[in-house]
Amino acid sequence: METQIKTFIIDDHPMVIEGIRMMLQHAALVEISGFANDGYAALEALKNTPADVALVDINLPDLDGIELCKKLKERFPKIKILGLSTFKERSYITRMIDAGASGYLLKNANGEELEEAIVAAYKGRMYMSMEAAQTIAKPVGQQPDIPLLTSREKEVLALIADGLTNNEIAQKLYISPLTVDSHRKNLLAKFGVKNTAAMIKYALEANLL
Amino acid sequence: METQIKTFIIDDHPMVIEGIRMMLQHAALVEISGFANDGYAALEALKNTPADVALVDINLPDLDGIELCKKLKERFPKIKILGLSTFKERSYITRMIDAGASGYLLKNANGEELEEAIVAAYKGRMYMSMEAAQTIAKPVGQQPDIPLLTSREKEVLALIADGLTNNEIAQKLYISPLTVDSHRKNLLAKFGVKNTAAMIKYALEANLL
DNA sequence: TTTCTTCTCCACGAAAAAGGGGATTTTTAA
DNA sequence: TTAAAAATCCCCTTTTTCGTGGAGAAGAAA
Repeated sequence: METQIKTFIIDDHPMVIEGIRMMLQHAALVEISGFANDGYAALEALKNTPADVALVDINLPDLDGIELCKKLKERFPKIKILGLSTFKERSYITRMIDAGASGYLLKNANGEELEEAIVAAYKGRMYMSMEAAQTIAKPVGQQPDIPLLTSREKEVLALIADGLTNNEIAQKLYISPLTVDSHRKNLLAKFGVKNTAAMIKYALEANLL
Repeated sequence: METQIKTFIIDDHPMVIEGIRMMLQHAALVEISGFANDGYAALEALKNTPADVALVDINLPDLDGIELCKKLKERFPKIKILGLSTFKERSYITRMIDAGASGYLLKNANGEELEEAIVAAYKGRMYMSMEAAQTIAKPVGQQPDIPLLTSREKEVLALIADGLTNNEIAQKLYISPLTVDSHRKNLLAKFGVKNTAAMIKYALEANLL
């Protein structure tokens, strides 16, 4: 019997872990080498039990998938990473890929798809679940892309979302209200919306807050 | 061998379904009678394969958990319902209970908890996962309660979130801008915030949009 | 060194929202 | 039928945001 692909699962829901375990039970090429319920536990566990592929849930209690992805790649450069999420978190896909992931799976994947993805990642290929691929493939404009915000802009955005006015934000950040106003205007322009309400909705849906 | 509790699973993620199946494999008192990936499929399937308890995911592609809960209770009054969700959707708990659910489980529950919950629900008792219970038990004020909005207010709120001004909303709804302004003020008051930005954030986090 | 980005600040004017009232009709529920 | 609740409309004032435009300083990258 040839060596199986060692796969490590990182998800905070035991149900999902058990589900994956079950689905891969009869997969000839894959074996589960271990699992963890959060990011730091995973980093710790992988020191002792190396893996070929890691399945990383996007929503973890401590680190988010993107951060964990970076850390994993940093400490275990050879590991291949597959992002795992529900259909709601599409905006993460590109960022996950940027962070070094080898692909992306939705949680409504079935066993075959799962195995296929793991094998593809292991062989150095990129795997995208159909839905994820479709989302990415959408021409820009249909799929609103997440604006790249500067750190100052993110800071201002968060305070706006908390209900502070320009004046209050200015006080908090020790800058002029006029500067805050500039940031606000730049934010509106970057988001391509015409008022704060739409911007906050957009930002929350894109997980920027 | 005595009769087992027939349990039906409704979740759009095969991984979760498999996980639950796996966890309950060795449960003496529970058997899985079937499953469905969305609300309407569940309503259809339950006609032929009656169940004692239904595990209902909050986020389904077609109906939300609350709606489905109501419909299930309407058509199959004897069925007991357990809500199922991630820690992010706390705001649903009370509404789910209002809709007739016998309890609430988080997806990070383990096998024993799962079985315990199903048995409790079957026996007509209420089961709350620890975290859910804690959330509910929090004194009002710490746990911000979701304001009860009228249907018109919800309508206006959604349009505000889409970035429309009072005038534009007025045109769309064929009412006076002054009326829209009134609704807006009432909304701000109900949410207990002082501007639109904070309101939209609040509304999105409470799943009201 | 030069260019680009980011952060900072400003002016002017128009539009919109917020704060604080009040009032009438229509629906809904008791 | 009668009292609430919801939806509608109105006034006035102040505050805040939005639109359009410009400009200087610091730092990074080319």
